[in-house]
Amino acid sequence: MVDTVTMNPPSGSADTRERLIRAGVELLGEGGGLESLGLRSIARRAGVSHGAPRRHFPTHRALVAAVAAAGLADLAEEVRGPLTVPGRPPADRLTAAGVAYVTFAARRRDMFELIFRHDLLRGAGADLRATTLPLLSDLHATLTAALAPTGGDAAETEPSSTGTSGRAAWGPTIRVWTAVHGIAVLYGNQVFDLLGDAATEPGSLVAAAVDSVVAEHGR
Amino acid sequence: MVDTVTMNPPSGSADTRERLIRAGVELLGEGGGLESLGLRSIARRAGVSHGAPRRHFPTHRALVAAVAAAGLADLAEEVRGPLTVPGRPPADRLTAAGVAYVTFAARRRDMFELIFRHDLLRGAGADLRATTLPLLSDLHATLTAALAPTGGDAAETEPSSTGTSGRAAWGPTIRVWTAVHGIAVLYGNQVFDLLGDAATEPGSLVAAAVDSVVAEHGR
DNA sequence: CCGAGGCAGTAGACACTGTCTACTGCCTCG
DNA sequence: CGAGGCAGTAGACAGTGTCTACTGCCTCGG
Repeated sequence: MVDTVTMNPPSGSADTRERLIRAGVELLGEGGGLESLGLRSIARRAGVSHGAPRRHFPTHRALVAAVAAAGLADLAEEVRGPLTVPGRPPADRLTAAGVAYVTFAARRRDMFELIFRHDLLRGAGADLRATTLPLLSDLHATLTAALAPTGGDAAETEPSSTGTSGRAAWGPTIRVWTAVHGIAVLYGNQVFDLLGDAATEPGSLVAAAVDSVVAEHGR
Repeated sequence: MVDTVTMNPPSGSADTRERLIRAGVELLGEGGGLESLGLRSIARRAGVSHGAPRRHFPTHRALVAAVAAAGLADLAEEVRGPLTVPGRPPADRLTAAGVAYVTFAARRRDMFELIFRHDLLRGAGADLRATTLPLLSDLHATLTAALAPTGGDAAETEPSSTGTSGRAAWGPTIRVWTAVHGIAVLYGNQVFDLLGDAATEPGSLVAAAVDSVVAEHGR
């Protein structure tokens, strides 16, 4: 169906790996649930035979873990945007990033759940650190900026790369992360519905959690 | 429902349903991961043929959902113990209950993850409410007791059954729950390890989260 | 120039899975 | 005592993940 390019036919060469991962992400996004991530399903979606993935991933779980890693990269990117936008006060950036986190969890439920499946996290290892540590570093920097006594953006929030030279206390960072993550999970699962209180908005929850940590540590 | 004669040989009659659920709980507890919850695996463990579960559960997912519901009942029970023990100040009971929640998530990782899989929560419906609403009611009661201006146990924390007549604000309850849940997920997944800071103890995190909510709402 | 070697991809076999469909006992009740 | 219903068994079927040949194609070294 595509006119033959001299060098690369549709079944190019080594981008099959990328196509497989993308196929998995797409299948997960189409609401098929985690059941739709079968090895053969992904292969069919990518337009290759069921034996092809084995050339790039030793096992089915490795492929699924790669899909989860791609989703984690998406999540990190979507959170990092509001977190590092310049010109806004740090507290606002924190809540905006938290809302982005919760929104991701609600919009892409299957992916969010897949990302934090511990059996996949186990084997990820270094890849996970490479994706999350910069994000955590930015979160930490923004949070310390918000905790600065001036309250403004006096200390410019520089990403400062992956170096954790500051060795500052991760406590507030962890508190913010866990609070936002809890909101994301329970809100994404629509658990609040069983309270009959549909008015519980995630934005106010995130803001309350962030403000609480900021107010408590930033005396 | 269990109206049949109580005296039953090992291969009794209608307790096969219970045996299947228990077999699933056991398999999940033996570290086999979610993969070990196959229909045939559970049937073998329960000592019945692979067609037997169909008499009690219309599909494999229904059986897995029943296993998850049993796990949720366990979780609710373990949390309710420290939450409703008399004689201790409400704030202490809250943190103890939170620690029990986090401990459950770390000790029974597979089960904890299974409980909150949204595709299983979807079909649960009323069963879920029946299990969680009393727990939430107790949590709410203990929290309001902790928020009382005296700070003591003047207002005795009576479970007050499922009646949500108070119609009080669920806000603090939700905040505590989400905070503890986030700690449980991230701690259970050993995500804190990638910070290199293994000293992050869940107990202090839970205490900080609970104290924060109590201090903020109980002025 | 050409043959060797490696690699991405295909196709088939194998054990296993979940679901469906007879079919066998056993119990209850009219 | 016979009928009916139900829990449980056993087998068939499509589908799955993994493994093992096997085919093209590309890149080299001589």
